[in-house]
Amino acid sequence: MNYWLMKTEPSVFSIDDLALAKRRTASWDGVRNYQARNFIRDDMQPGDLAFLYHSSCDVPGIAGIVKVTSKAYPDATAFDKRDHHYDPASERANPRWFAVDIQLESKFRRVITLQELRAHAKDRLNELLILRRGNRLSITPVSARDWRFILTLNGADERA
DNA sequence: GCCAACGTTGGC
DNA sequence: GCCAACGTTGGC
Repeated sequence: MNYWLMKTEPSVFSIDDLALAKRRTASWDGVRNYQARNFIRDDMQPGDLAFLYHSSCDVPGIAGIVKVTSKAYPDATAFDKRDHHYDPASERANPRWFAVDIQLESKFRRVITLQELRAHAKDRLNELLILRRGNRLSITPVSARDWRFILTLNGADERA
């Protein structure tokens, strides 16, 4: 069982969108970065938990927790010519891109802001990849230690 | 909108 | 394999 952090732009897909989705479940597709693809394809397992991080918005930060509920499967958006994520190089017989299903586990009562995470970057969260300079990966692993510490921040682990 | 820090592409 | 050009990400 692994911990992750998954980024999304709330203007495109937010934690509230996930809350309103059928069975509070969505396909995490559209990933077009090989490192992130490898995490999905090779390392993610059903039951893994991930922080859902809102980026490119007014208050960037962690909005809640999602659970991985499927194994990796070929990303169908790569096969769809009309889809923004269409990739002609990905063939059905040999898919290049993969997706997993995620289900909303909990929405935090407030966003744990990037600013707040940064305040702990030098001590408690010195392993957290999202705080590393230049990191743009949309999916990053989180250590169990960092996971637990983030949950203690201002009681943000209370379920909404 | 700016810009730093990537990743990708393609000519050579 | 090098590397310049270009595209993307994402905080500010």
